Amino acid sequence: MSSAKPSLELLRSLTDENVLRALMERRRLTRAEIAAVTGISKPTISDSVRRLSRAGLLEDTGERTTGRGRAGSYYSLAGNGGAALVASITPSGVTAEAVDAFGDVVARTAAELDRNAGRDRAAAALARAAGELRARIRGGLRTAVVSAADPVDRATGRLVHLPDAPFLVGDLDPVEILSPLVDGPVLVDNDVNWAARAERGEGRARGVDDFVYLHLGEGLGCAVVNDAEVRRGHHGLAGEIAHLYTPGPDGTAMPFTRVFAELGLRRAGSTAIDVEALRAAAFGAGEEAGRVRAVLARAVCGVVAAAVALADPRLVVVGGAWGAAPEMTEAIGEECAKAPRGVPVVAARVETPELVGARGRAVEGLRELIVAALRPTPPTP
Amino acid sequence: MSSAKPSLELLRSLTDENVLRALMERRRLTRAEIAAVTGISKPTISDSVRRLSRAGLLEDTGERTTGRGRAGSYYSLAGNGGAALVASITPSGVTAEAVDAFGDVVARTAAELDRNAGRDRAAAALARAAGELRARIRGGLRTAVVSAADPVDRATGRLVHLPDAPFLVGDLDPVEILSPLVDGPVLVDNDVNWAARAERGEGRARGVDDFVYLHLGEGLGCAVVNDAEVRRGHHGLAGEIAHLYTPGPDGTAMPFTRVFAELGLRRAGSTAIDVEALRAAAFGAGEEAGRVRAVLARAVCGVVAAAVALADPRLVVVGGAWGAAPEMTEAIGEECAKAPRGVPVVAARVETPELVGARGRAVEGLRELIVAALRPTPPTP
DNA sequence: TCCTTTGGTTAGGACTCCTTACAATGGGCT
DNA sequence: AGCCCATTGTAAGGAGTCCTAACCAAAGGA
Repeated sequence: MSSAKPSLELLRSLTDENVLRALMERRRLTRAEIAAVTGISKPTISDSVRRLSRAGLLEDTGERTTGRGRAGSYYSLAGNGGAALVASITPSGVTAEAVDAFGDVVARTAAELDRNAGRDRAAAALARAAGELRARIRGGLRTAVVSAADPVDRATGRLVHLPDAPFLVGDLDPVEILSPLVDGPVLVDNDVNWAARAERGEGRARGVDDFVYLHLGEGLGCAVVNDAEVRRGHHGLAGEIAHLYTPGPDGTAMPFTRVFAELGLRRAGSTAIDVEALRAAAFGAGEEAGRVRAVLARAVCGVVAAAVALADPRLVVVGGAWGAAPEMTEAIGEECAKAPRGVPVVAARVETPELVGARGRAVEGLRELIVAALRPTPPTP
Repeated sequence: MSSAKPSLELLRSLTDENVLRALMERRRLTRAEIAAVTGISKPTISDSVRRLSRAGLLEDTGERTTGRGRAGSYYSLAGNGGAALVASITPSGVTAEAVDAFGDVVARTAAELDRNAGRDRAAAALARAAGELRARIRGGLRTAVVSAADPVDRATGRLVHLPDAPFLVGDLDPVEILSPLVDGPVLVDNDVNWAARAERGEGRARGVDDFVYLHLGEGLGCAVVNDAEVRRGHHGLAGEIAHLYTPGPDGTAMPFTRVFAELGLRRAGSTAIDVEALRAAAFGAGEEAGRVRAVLARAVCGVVAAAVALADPRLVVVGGAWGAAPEMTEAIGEECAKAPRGVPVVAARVETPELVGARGRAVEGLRELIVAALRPTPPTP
């Protein structure tokens, strides 16, 4: 399993892969520099660059080095290598970007939606945005990564409605919508999971292999990062914590989401949390606000206790409209410190984390696609 | 990261790796058979076998093929390749085996312990068992995998005592004990995690990538399998569910372990569950037994709800002295089916699952060590 | 102008894998 | 017994990849 069949073709593709990866990291390099960076000899690099240029994957940028010694010519990834689509779908709008293999955002578009516009409007906005970017990008869209503000079925990429949880965007199938506009794979996951990835990459959990990201906003969500990856579970619903049992206002065990119903903090006729009402009820200095805050903190810590028990995180990052507020994070942190197995609680830091996280995955996917084109294909039987 | 530096040496090592892996799978093969199995040409295989034989990794078994055509000579992994130690430590004794790269148990020893013998006796028994096996195995012990009936610190391999949880074996450091007797790495994990691995390999969760294994015996434990691997968490304490909040007998939220205290089902002066008392109280046909059983089922399902929320398993496998009893598994299954996100519950099936699981990992580790010896080593700077 | 420094190529060799052909050898069949 | 043939293993030759060493090319500085 772990060892490919050896062949000279494999060896050559490995050399080419080294060259491409070096240029993904460093944008532009001369052949001598590539040789230095990769540790491969100069003649071999020259061969590889010739091959890749002829194949259209690399191009001579025309620029030349300055300084002592002979001027060398810079090479770079070809400009027609296409881009990856990154899209974020929330009830209030669709944001879409195209990122290239360097990780640069090369195009962007957005469409606002009425909060209650519903599924069809969101679908249309997504299709329009993707179409626009596709037309603007030389080389087209080679893969897509989508963030959606609802749970996502891992097998199909469709948004799913869970009982007792708000269904913000609605029954949408991003894969169906994007497949005609994107050449390669379309990956869909919910915003909380992408946000966790962002916090691991450049936020409060930078480089932490095991942590939990709690999203406390209109919806309640959680991402579990274990061994350096967001773990999605069988259906892709890992982290959907609405039905997790936790202590309610009077101490009885109840599903997490019901705590908010008991406190009257849900929006009318909905299972979504009324964030304004919650802030008003829990964030003041008064005695009553303190009581509500304590009840919320205890309920959240019930969830954290479950996460500690099952996932053993090194820390808990809290995000979301009310969870990341200093008052709340502090209250949660104090309450969690009392638990038999305490765990640090910090507020999330990254802006538009779902976009940052999805973008990171998109760049990875695009690079992988570019490199995969080289690999020897076993003769199809 | 993902692509090694290409060289002819790498190519050769890949060929040798293919040969070794083929012989690990099929025990003995002629050179022609290796060529057929790996898809590599006969002359190349002959070269590789010559190299590996000279290096002492392979040996001509002396046997020959029979049948039509010229008789070929069989080759096999060399007998001095050593073995991996597999050890299981429980309060009632130590079991140790040596397994070779084929996965065969080539030696075994065991020592019974008094239930309250304590740490020092367990340490001595482990050292003695490892020493004995080491002496009996040509090539020695090249790695060790240990199962312990207590939580294990992932970074150090030491057994740790958690609050409100029984500490069955006691403060033991298997790495310290075994390092002098084992040439390579020593890996320690708790029995529940190894049991889950066994259920995935050959039990009720065969081939399932995402599931949860619940151990309900004297202690309470859980293993989380996500994306085909047991996930241990930052400290290695993922699955230590004693403090998970769940509904108690009267409906109040309380730590899982306290449910048993409330029901009077703990052993006197201990946090361990009195399995005999539990069976007596919950497994009869009477009305009272039914009531206790229902309370237990509801508490367990609170834990399952947390696992469903955070890990999204495809199924739950229940093991342990009372959990795997048909009465209990059935009650749990019925209760869990009522939850908003139901999940199938089945009883564990594998015998001595902690040994089976640890053995699987040991064979993998030993094979990896054998193969790793071939790989080109980057020139140390 | 010449020297130094750096980029890139040429030449030759070592090595690995493959295909093709062939030698070796044991069983089955007449 | 002797022939056929299926099968194993080796030999020869060739293609391809990488490397080292040496060399040519060109730009900046003394």
